[in-house]
Amino acid sequence: MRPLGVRMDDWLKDSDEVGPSWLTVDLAIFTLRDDQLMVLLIERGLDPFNGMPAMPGGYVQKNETLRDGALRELAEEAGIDGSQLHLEQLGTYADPGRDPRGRVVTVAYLALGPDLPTPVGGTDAARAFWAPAARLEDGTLRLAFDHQAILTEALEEVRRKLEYTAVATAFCGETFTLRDLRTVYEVFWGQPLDPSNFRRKVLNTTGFVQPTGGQWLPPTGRPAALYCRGPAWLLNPPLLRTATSGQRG
Amino acid sequence: MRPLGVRMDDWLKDSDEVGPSWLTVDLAIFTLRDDQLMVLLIERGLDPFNGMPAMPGGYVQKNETLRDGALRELAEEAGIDGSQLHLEQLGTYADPGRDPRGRVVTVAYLALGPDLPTPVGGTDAARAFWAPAARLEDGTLRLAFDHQAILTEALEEVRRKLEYTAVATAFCGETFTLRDLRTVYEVFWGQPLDPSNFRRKVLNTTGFVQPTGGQWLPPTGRPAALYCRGPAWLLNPPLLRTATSGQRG
DNA sequence: TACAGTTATGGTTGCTGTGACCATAAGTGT
DNA sequence: ACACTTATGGTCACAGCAACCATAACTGTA
Repeated sequence: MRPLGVRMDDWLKDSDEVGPSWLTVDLAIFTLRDDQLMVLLIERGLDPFNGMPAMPGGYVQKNETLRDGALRELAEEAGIDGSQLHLEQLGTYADPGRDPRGRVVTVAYLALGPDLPTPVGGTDAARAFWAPAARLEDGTLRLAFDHQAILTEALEEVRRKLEYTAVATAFCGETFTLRDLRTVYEVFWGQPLDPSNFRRKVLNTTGFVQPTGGQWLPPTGRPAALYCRGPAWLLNPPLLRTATSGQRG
Repeated sequence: MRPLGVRMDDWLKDSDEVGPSWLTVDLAIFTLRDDQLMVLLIERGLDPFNGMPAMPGGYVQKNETLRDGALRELAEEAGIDGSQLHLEQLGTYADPGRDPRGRVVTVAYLALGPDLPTPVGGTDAARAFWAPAARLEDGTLRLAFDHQAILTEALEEVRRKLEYTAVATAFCGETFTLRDLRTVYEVFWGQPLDPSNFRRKVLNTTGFVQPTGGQWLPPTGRPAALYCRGPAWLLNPPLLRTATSGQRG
């Protein structure tokens, strides 16, 4: 390691091994629409990768934290107020060859929310649209840069966290029924879950959800109690997916 | 977001909202010594934070991936060949105020290994030394920059992953006894575990460990079978820590 | 009102995995 | 031969889970 204490400009004169880099945030934005997991993409309007779909994102400004940058891009490119969303740092991608323009370091952020509005095309993106997340993994989607790999890792991360954290509540609104929460797991796991067993497990996990006292009247059927997120983030016991996970039929 | 397609130097002339940043990697290196969790620190020999302990790390060079940079720093500052170690990206810290010299983006890497050698002081660090990780959390240690927060998060990450992943094997050698593996959990959880029950759980977790056929003769007692890491990274079922976790009175 | 349809909620049962504990195996040194 | 130590194996009671059954509470329709 070179001396950390040396002044930055002296250091740069002294060697060409280290150079400046540009810092961006890219967003993996997932939501549920029509019981399907969707990812927000933009169509690039400029080279490189002109015309190709990509993750929304952009440069981090001076005097801005990564989180603030992610929130700003979320607002600018998708018109979404991220302060209500689950926002989480995923990982950083900095391979020298990942951007043809030079060393561009991107920090990937995960943003999750309940059924989000249809995005309006931003100033930079030709258009913005929701794509089924399944297309990330079946190879029918080609993305700019290394965005395909980033989004695939993001998806795996969410899937893992569903079992051990309360991240599923991020896909529900402020209040939700257990049915809503169950749907999240069913979509991710691709199999129906037993309503009764699901209920027992969720309510036995301390701090996962809290009853609000409110009710929701479905178009048909018995009214369902409303819940909101509980104080716990790590689920104990976790909501493990087993081989069969109690599906019926 | 500003147009990604604009040439970088044009862009910089065009606005002062975005500037170059410097990219470093910092390493959270943990090991077990004398049944104690230790973290590798260096003593800074230069301003800022001259004389204060800090995480080892340094600038990422051009044409170097983050992982390669982490491996290089590991070798330069601690004399450790990281190719045998568990190396994992933790998170990226880029708050504008975190480094008094300007926007320095650091990517924190986690490095875990079995009883590692006593480090030799590198060229930049006044000296390098192992410190008990417990001191990170009881506040008796003050570190440069935001390194205290980074290391605390690293420790929590390892603790979480112990239950759901095979990360514990990273603290053992190439081959190890179940006793060795059990010690890892006992150190992290701070409580003794029942050898018999631990054995059953580990062997019932498919792909966690594999018998090598070899034996290890302890100074006293019955010989123990040797195992190596299995193919599984995610533990199924996980090795959950419960309220009592089978400790003996 | 009566009834079917639908969904939420609650309870029962057999099975599996766990913690506590006991027993045995296989080395060491005296 | 014996005590000592540690690894390994087994037993048993209990908790949690999947599967499934039963009931509650709403809708709409005749």
